[in-house]
Amino acid sequence: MGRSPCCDKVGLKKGPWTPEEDQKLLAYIEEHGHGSWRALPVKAGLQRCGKSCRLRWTNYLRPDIKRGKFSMQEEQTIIQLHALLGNRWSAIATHLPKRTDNEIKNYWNTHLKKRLAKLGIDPITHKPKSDALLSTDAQSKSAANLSHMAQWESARLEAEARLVRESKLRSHSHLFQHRLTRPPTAAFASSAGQLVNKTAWNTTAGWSKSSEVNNGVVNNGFGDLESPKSTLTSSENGVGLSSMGMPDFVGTASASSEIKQEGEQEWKGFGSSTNLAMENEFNDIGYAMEDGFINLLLNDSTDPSLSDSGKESDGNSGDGTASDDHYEDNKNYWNSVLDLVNSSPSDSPMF
DNA sequence: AAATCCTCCAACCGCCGAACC
DNA sequence: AGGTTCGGCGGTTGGAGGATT
Repeated sequence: MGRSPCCDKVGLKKGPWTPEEDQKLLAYIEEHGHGSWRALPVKAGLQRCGKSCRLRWTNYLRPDIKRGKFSMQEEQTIIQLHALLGNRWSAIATHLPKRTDNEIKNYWNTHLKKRLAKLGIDPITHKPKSDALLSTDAQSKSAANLSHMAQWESARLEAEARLVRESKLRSHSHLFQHRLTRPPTAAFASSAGQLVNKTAWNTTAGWSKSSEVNNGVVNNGFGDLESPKSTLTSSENGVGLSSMGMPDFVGTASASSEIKQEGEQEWKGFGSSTNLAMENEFNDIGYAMEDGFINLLLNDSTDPSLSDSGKESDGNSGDGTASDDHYEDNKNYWNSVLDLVNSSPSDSPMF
Protein backbone atom coordinates (compact mmCIF):
# COMPACT_ATOMS: atom_id res chain seq x y z
CA MET A 1 0.00 0.00 0.00
CA GLY A 2 2.98 2.22 0.34
CA ARG A 3 2.24 3.71 3.67
CA SER A 4 5.23 5.39 5.20
CA PRO A 5 6.35 4.21 8.62
CA CYS A 6 4.65 6.23 11.28
CA CYS A 7 7.92 6.98 13.05
CA ASP A 8 9.65 8.48 10.04
CA LYS A 9 8.42 11.95 10.88
CA VAL A 10 11.18 14.30 11.85
CA GLY A 11 11.38 15.04 15.53
CA LEU A 12 9.74 11.89 16.75
CA LYS A 13 11.72 10.10 19.38
CA LYS A 14 12.62 6.43 19.22
CA GLY A 15 14.25 4.06 21.63
CA PRO A 16 13.80 3.43 25.32
CA TRP A 17 11.13 5.32 27.17
CA THR A 18 12.00 7.66 29.97
CA PRO A 19 10.09 7.77 33.25
CA GLU A 20 8.80 11.20 32.28
CA GLU A 21 7.36 9.84 29.05
CA ASP A 22 5.80 6.94 30.87
CA GLN A 23 4.24 9.30 33.32
CA LYS A 24 2.79 11.45 30.57
CA LEU A 25 1.35 8.47 28.77
CA LEU A 26 -0.10 6.99 31.91
CA ALA A 27 -1.59 10.26 33.02
CA TYR A 28 -3.15 10.87 29.65
CA ILE A 29 -4.69 7.43 29.31
CA GLU A 30 -5.93 7.50 32.84
CA GLU A 31 -7.63 10.77 32.13
CA HIS A 32 -8.92 10.23 28.62
CA GLY A 33 -8.45 6.64 27.61
CA HIS A 34 -6.21 6.02 24.64
CA GLY A 35 -8.80 6.85 22.00
CA SER A 36 -7.02 7.22 18.69
CA TRP A 37 -3.43 6.15 19.09
CA ARG A 38 -2.48 8.25 16.14
CA ALA A 39 -3.69 11.40 17.82
CA LEU A 40 -2.61 10.49 21.32
CA PRO A 41 1.06 11.58 21.27
CA VAL A 42 0.25 15.18 20.40
CA LYS A 43 -2.53 15.39 22.93
CA ALA A 44 -0.37 13.80 25.60
CA GLY A 45 2.59 15.99 24.78
CA LEU A 46 4.81 13.13 23.66
CA GLN A 47 7.35 13.21 20.87
CA ARG A 48 6.49 9.66 19.90
CA CYS A 49 4.47 8.02 17.20
CA GLY A 50 1.14 6.52 18.12
CA LYS A 51 2.37 3.06 17.46
CA SER A 52 5.19 3.46 19.91
CA CYS A 53 2.73 4.72 22.53
CA ARG A 54 0.41 1.81 21.95
CA LEU A 55 3.25 -0.65 22.27
CA ARG A 56 4.55 0.94 25.42
CA TRP A 57 1.10 0.83 26.93
CA THR A 58 0.14 -2.69 25.92
CA ASN A 59 3.50 -4.27 26.66
CA TYR A 60 4.53 -2.40 29.73
CA LEU A 61 2.37 0.29 31.29
CA ARG A 62 -0.98 -1.44 31.20
CA PRO A 63 -2.02 -1.99 34.80
CA ASP A 64 -3.07 -5.60 34.39
CA ILE A 65 0.38 -6.86 33.52
CA LYS A 66 2.29 -9.34 35.59
CA ARG A 67 6.05 -9.28 35.28
CA GLY A 68 8.75 -11.57 36.47
CA LYS A 69 9.43 -15.24 36.18
CA PHE A 70 7.01 -17.52 34.45
CA SER A 71 5.61 -20.23 36.68
CA MET A 72 5.77 -23.84 35.65
CA GLN A 73 2.04 -23.74 35.09
CA GLU A 74 2.51 -20.86 32.70
CA GLU A 75 5.33 -22.65 30.92
CA GLN A 76 3.17 -25.69 30.47
CA THR A 77 0.35 -23.62 29.13
CA ILE A 78 2.62 -21.92 26.64
CA ILE A 79 4.07 -25.19 25.41
CA GLN A 80 0.66 -26.73 25.14
CA LEU A 81 -0.86 -23.82 23.31
CA HIS A 82 2.13 -23.40 21.07
CA ALA A 83 1.73 -27.02 20.02
CA LEU A 84 -1.83 -26.23 19.07
CA LEU A 85 -1.50 -22.74 17.68
CA GLY A 86 2.06 -22.21 16.62
CA ASN A 87 3.40 -18.68 16.83
CA ARG A 88 0.03 -17.06 17.48
CA TRP A 89 1.26 -15.20 20.47
CA SER A 90 -1.74 -13.01 20.93
CA ALA A 91 -4.02 -16.02 21.02
CA ILE A 92 -1.72 -17.74 23.48
CA ALA A 93 -1.61 -14.60 25.59
CA THR A 94 -5.36 -14.64 26.03
CA HIS A 95 -4.92 -17.75 28.11
CA LEU A 96 -2.15 -16.37 30.26
CA PRO A 97 -3.73 -13.65 32.31
CA LYS A 98 -1.54 -10.61 32.78
CA ARG A 99 1.10 -11.75 30.31
CA THR A 100 1.60 -9.91 27.06
CA ASP A 101 2.09 -11.56 23.72
CA ASN A 102 5.46 -9.88 23.45
CA GLU A 103 6.58 -11.28 26.77
CA ILE A 104 5.39 -14.75 25.89
CA LYS A 105 7.08 -14.54 22.53
CA ASN A 106 10.34 -13.49 24.15
CA TYR A 107 10.10 -16.21 26.74
CA TRP A 108 9.45 -18.80 24.11
CA ASN A 109 12.36 -17.67 21.97
CA THR A 110 14.84 -17.35 24.79
CA HIS A 111 13.88 -20.24 27.03
CA LEU A 112 11.29 -22.72 25.92
CA LYS A 113 12.38 -23.13 22.34
CA LYS A 114 15.92 -23.88 23.37
CA ARG A 115 14.80 -26.24 26.05
CA LEU A 116 12.67 -28.25 23.66
CA ALA A 117 15.45 -28.27 21.11
CA LYS A 118 17.89 -29.63 23.65
CA LEU A 119 15.45 -32.39 24.41
CA GLY A 120 15.34 -33.33 20.77
CA ILE A 121 11.88 -31.93 20.23
CA ASP A 122 11.31 -29.78 17.21
CA PRO A 123 10.02 -26.53 18.71
CA ILE A 124 8.01 -25.82 15.58
CA THR A 125 6.18 -29.10 15.17
CA HIS A 126 6.52 -30.26 18.78
CA LYS A 127 7.45 -33.64 17.44
CA PRO A 128 10.63 -35.56 18.07
CA LYS A 129 13.20 -34.60 15.53
CA SER A 130 13.54 -38.27 14.65
CA ASP A 131 10.60 -39.48 12.63
CA ALA A 132 10.89 -42.93 14.10
CA LEU A 133 8.30 -42.35 16.75
CA LEU A 134 5.74 -41.25 14.25
CA SER A 135 6.08 -44.18 11.94
CA THR A 136 3.06 -46.15 13.04
CA ASP A 137 -0.34 -45.60 11.55
CA ALA A 138 -1.85 -44.60 14.84
CA GLN A 139 0.75 -41.95 15.40
CA SER A 140 0.43 -40.58 11.92
CA LYS A 141 -3.29 -40.41 12.37
CA SER A 142 -2.79 -38.66 15.66
CA ALA A 143 -0.54 -36.11 14.10
CA ALA A 144 -3.13 -35.44 11.43
CA ASN A 145 -5.83 -35.15 14.05
CA LEU A 146 -3.72 -32.76 16.04
CA SER A 147 -3.19 -30.62 13.01
CA HIS A 148 -6.89 -30.64 12.32
CA MET A 149 -7.66 -29.71 15.88
CA ALA A 150 -5.05 -26.98 15.81
CA GLN A 151 -6.73 -25.33 12.89
CA TRP A 152 -10.09 -25.52 14.51
CA GLU A 153 -8.83 -24.32 17.83
CA SER A 154 -6.83 -21.60 16.21
CA ALA A 155 -9.86 -20.12 14.56
CA ARG A 156 -11.81 -20.27 17.77
CA LEU A 157 -9.03 -18.69 19.78
CA GLU A 158 -8.62 -15.88 17.35
CA ALA A 159 -12.23 -14.97 17.83
CA GLU A 160 -11.80 -15.39 21.53
CA ALA A 161 -8.74 -13.16 21.54
CA ARG A 162 -10.71 -10.45 19.83
CA LEU A 163 -13.37 -10.65 22.49
CA VAL A 164 -10.80 -10.48 25.22
CA ARG A 165 -9.31 -7.33 23.76
CA GLU A 166 -12.68 -5.73 23.55
CA SER A 167 -13.50 -6.94 26.97
CA LYS A 168 -10.38 -5.35 28.41
CA LEU A 169 -11.35 -2.09 26.84
CA ARG A 170 -14.70 -2.42 28.37
CA SER A 171 -13.22 -3.21 31.76
CA HIS A 172 -11.00 -0.19 31.65
CA SER A 173 -13.80 2.05 30.61
CA HIS A 174 -15.90 0.69 33.40
CA LEU A 175 -13.16 1.21 35.92
CA PHE A 176 -12.20 4.61 34.71
CA GLN A 177 -15.80 5.56 35.04
CA HIS A 178 -15.89 4.04 38.44
CA ARG A 179 -12.89 6.01 39.56
CA LEU A 180 -13.59 9.29 37.95
CA THR A 181 -16.71 11.09 38.91
CA ARG A 182 -17.27 12.33 35.39
CA PRO A 183 -18.58 10.29 32.48
CA PRO A 184 -16.13 8.27 30.38
CA THR A 185 -14.89 9.48 27.06
CA ALA A 186 -16.95 8.84 24.00
CA ALA A 187 -14.61 6.15 22.76
CA PHE A 188 -14.72 4.23 25.99
CA ALA A 189 -18.43 4.62 26.42
CA SER A 190 -18.97 3.27 22.96
CA SER A 191 -16.90 0.15 23.50
CA ALA A 192 -18.48 -0.46 26.81
CA GLY A 193 -21.93 -0.33 25.40
CA GLN A 194 -21.17 -2.80 22.70
CA LEU A 195 -19.51 -5.25 24.98
CA VAL A 196 -21.67 -5.46 27.99
CA ASN A 197 -23.43 -8.61 26.97
CA LYS A 198 -21.09 -10.54 24.78
CA THR A 199 -17.72 -10.49 26.46
CA ALA A 200 -18.09 -10.53 30.16
CA TRP A 201 -17.26 -14.20 30.47
CA ASN A 202 -13.88 -13.85 28.94
CA THR A 203 -12.67 -10.99 31.01
CA THR A 204 -13.31 -13.05 34.02
CA ALA A 205 -10.90 -15.80 33.16
CA GLY A 206 -8.15 -13.34 33.76
CA TRP A 207 -9.64 -11.22 36.47
CA SER A 208 -10.77 -14.05 38.64
CA LYS A 209 -7.45 -15.78 38.37
CA SER A 210 -5.64 -12.65 39.34
CA SER A 211 -7.81 -12.36 42.36
CA GLU A 212 -7.06 -15.91 43.31
CA VAL A 213 -3.30 -15.67 43.05
CA ASN A 214 -3.40 -12.59 45.16
CA ASN A 215 -5.23 -14.47 47.80
CA GLY A 216 -8.43 -12.62 47.38
CA VAL A 217 -6.84 -9.20 47.37
CA VAL A 218 -7.38 -7.32 44.19
CA ASN A 219 -4.01 -6.37 42.82
CA ASN A 220 -3.63 -2.74 42.03
CA GLY A 221 -1.71 -3.76 38.95
CA PHE A 222 1.30 -1.62 39.64
CA GLY A 223 3.05 -3.68 42.24
CA ASP A 224 5.29 -5.31 39.69
CA LEU A 225 5.81 -2.32 37.56
CA GLU A 226 9.51 -2.17 37.11
CA SER A 227 11.63 -1.58 34.11
CA PRO A 228 15.36 -1.66 33.77
CA LYS A 229 15.14 1.31 31.50
CA SER A 230 12.23 3.29 32.73
CA THR A 231 11.18 2.73 36.25
CA LEU A 232 7.99 4.02 37.73
CA THR A 233 8.45 3.00 41.29
CA SER A 234 7.95 5.85 43.65
CA SER A 235 11.18 5.22 45.43
CA GLU A 236 13.35 5.79 42.42
CA ASN A 237 12.01 8.65 40.48
CA GLY A 238 9.47 10.18 42.71
CA VAL A 239 6.63 9.66 40.29
CA GLY A 240 4.77 8.20 43.17
CA LEU A 241 2.07 5.91 41.94
CA SER A 242 -0.03 6.45 44.95
CA SER A 243 0.27 10.14 44.57
CA MET A 244 -1.07 9.73 41.08
CA GLY A 245 -4.00 7.92 42.47
CA MET A 246 -3.08 4.71 40.73
CA PRO A 247 -3.96 2.02 43.23
CA ASP A 248 -7.59 2.05 42.27
CA PHE A 249 -6.79 2.48 38.63
CA VAL A 250 -7.63 -1.11 37.91
CA GLY A 251 -10.71 -1.05 39.94
CA THR A 252 -12.18 -1.62 43.30
CA ALA A 253 -12.79 -4.98 44.84
CA SER A 254 -16.46 -4.59 44.29
CA ALA A 255 -15.98 -3.86 40.63
CA SER A 256 -13.87 -6.96 40.13
CA SER A 257 -16.09 -9.32 41.98
CA GLU A 258 -19.02 -7.98 40.08
CA ILE A 259 -17.38 -8.90 36.83
CA LYS A 260 -16.25 -12.21 38.17
CA GLN A 261 -19.70 -13.32 39.15
CA GLU A 262 -21.26 -12.47 35.88
CA GLY A 263 -18.39 -13.97 33.97
CA GLU A 264 -18.18 -17.27 35.75
CA GLN A 265 -21.68 -18.19 34.87
CA GLU A 266 -21.15 -17.53 31.22
CA TRP A 267 -17.76 -19.22 31.22
CA LYS A 268 -19.22 -22.49 32.42
CA GLY A 269 -21.63 -22.62 29.60
CA PHE A 270 -19.19 -21.72 26.91
CA GLY A 271 -18.80 -24.04 23.96
CA SER A 272 -20.13 -27.11 25.69
CA SER A 273 -21.06 -29.08 22.61
CA THR A 274 -17.88 -28.53 20.63
CA ASN A 275 -15.81 -29.13 23.69
CA LEU A 276 -17.18 -32.62 24.06
CA ALA A 277 -16.01 -33.49 20.59
CA MET A 278 -12.66 -31.95 21.29
CA GLU A 279 -12.31 -33.92 24.48
CA ASN A 280 -12.62 -37.20 22.62
CA GLU A 281 -10.18 -36.19 19.95
CA PHE A 282 -7.63 -34.96 22.43
CA ASN A 283 -7.80 -38.19 24.38
CA ASP A 284 -7.23 -40.23 21.24
CA ILE A 285 -4.29 -38.13 20.24
CA GLY A 286 -2.81 -38.18 23.68
CA TYR A 287 -2.95 -41.92 24.22
CA ALA A 288 -1.45 -42.62 20.86
CA MET A 289 1.46 -40.28 21.31
CA GLU A 290 2.19 -40.36 24.97
CA ASP A 291 4.43 -43.39 25.28
CA GLY A 292 6.88 -42.47 22.60
CA PHE A 293 6.84 -38.81 23.38
CA ILE A 294 7.47 -39.12 27.08
CA ASN A 295 10.16 -41.68 26.54
CA LEU A 296 11.90 -39.45 24.11
CA LEU A 297 11.79 -36.55 26.51
CA LEU A 298 13.14 -38.58 29.34
CA ASN A 299 15.78 -40.46 27.43
CA ASP A 300 17.81 -37.32 27.46
CA SER A 301 18.29 -37.57 31.19
CA THR A 302 21.99 -36.90 30.96
CA ASP A 303 21.38 -33.55 29.38
CA PRO A 304 22.07 -30.89 31.98
CA SER A 305 19.46 -28.70 30.43
CA LEU A 306 16.82 -31.04 31.75
CA SER A 307 17.46 -29.76 35.19
CA ASP A 308 15.91 -26.45 34.43
CA SER A 309 12.87 -27.86 32.76
CA GLY A 310 11.24 -28.42 36.06
CA LYS A 311 13.46 -26.72 38.56
CA GLU A 312 16.77 -25.02 38.79
CA SER A 313 19.78 -27.27 38.85
CA ASP A 314 21.28 -27.77 42.25
CA GLY A 315 24.48 -29.16 40.81
CA ASN A 316 23.92 -32.41 42.66
CA SER A 317 24.12 -34.88 39.85
CA GLY A 318 26.10 -38.01 39.36
CA ASP A 319 24.92 -40.36 42.05
CA GLY A 320 22.15 -42.79 41.40
CA THR A 321 19.63 -41.26 43.77
CA ALA A 322 19.92 -37.82 42.36
CA SER A 323 19.60 -39.22 38.91
CA ASP A 324 16.44 -41.07 39.82
CA ASP A 325 14.95 -37.99 41.37
CA HIS A 326 15.96 -36.08 38.35
CA TYR A 327 14.27 -38.59 36.12
CA GLU A 328 11.13 -38.57 38.21
CA ASP A 329 10.98 -34.79 38.31
CA ASN A 330 11.23 -34.55 34.60
CA LYS A 331 8.83 -37.36 34.04
CA ASN A 332 6.32 -35.60 36.25
CA TYR A 333 6.93 -32.34 34.51
CA TRP A 334 6.42 -33.67 31.01
CA ASN A 335 3.56 -35.87 32.07
CA SER A 336 1.83 -32.82 33.39
CA VAL A 337 2.40 -31.07 30.10
CA LEU A 338 0.77 -33.96 28.33
CA ASP A 339 -2.00 -34.08 30.87
CA LEU A 340 -2.78 -30.53 30.00
CA VAL A 341 -2.82 -31.33 26.33
CA ASN A 342 -4.98 -34.35 26.87
CA SER A 343 -7.18 -32.98 29.58
CA SER A 344 -10.82 -32.63 28.85
CA PRO A 345 -12.07 -29.17 28.04
CA SER A 346 -14.47 -29.30 30.91
CA ASP A 347 -11.78 -29.60 33.53
CA SER A 348 -9.40 -27.14 32.00
CA PRO A 349 -9.88 -23.43 32.42
CA MET A 350 -8.62 -23.05 28.92
CA PHE A 351 -11.32 -24.90 27.09
C1' DA B 1 41.01 -5.56 35.03
C1' DA B 2 39.92 -5.79 30.36
C1' DA B 3 38.07 -7.99 26.46
C1' DT B 4 34.94 -10.94 24.53
C1' DC B 5 30.95 -13.65 24.39
C1' DC B 6 26.27 -14.65 25.62
C1' DT B 7 21.58 -13.86 27.19
C1' DC B 8 17.62 -11.35 27.61
C1' DC B 9 13.99 -8.32 26.43
C1' DA B 10 12.10 -3.70 25.13
C1' DA B 11 11.26 -1.65 21.12
C1' DC B 12 11.10 -1.27 16.20
C1' DC B 13 9.71 -2.75 11.52
C1' DG B 14 6.90 -4.40 7.97
C1' DC B 15 2.89 -6.56 6.83
C1' DC B 16 -2.07 -7.53 7.04
C1' DG B 17 -7.00 -6.95 7.57
C1' DA B 18 -10.81 -4.07 8.94
C1' DA B 19 -12.90 0.21 8.84
C1' DC B 20 -13.66 4.31 6.75
C1' DC B 21 -14.15 7.70 3.04
C1' DA C 1 -14.77 -0.22 -6.07
C1' DG C 2 -10.64 1.50 -4.85
C1' DG C 3 -7.63 4.14 -1.94
C1' DT C 4 -6.27 5.46 2.67
C1' DT C 5 -5.91 5.15 7.59
C1' DC C 6 -5.45 2.70 11.64
C1' DG C 7 -4.80 -0.95 14.97
C1' DG C 8 -2.81 -5.21 15.66
C1' DC C 9 0.36 -9.04 14.94
C1' DG C 10 4.67 -11.61 14.47
C1' DG C 11 9.56 -11.34 13.28
C1' DT C 12 13.64 -9.17 14.23
C1' DT C 13 17.08 -6.12 16.20
C1' DG C 14 20.08 -3.59 19.24
C1' DG C 15 21.76 -2.51 23.51
C1' DA C 16 22.30 -3.42 28.44
C1' DG C 17 24.08 -6.31 31.62
C1' DG C 18 25.91 -10.68 33.16
C1' DA C 19 29.17 -14.52 32.45
C1' DT C 20 33.30 -16.20 30.86
C1' DT C 21 38.01 -16.10 29.29
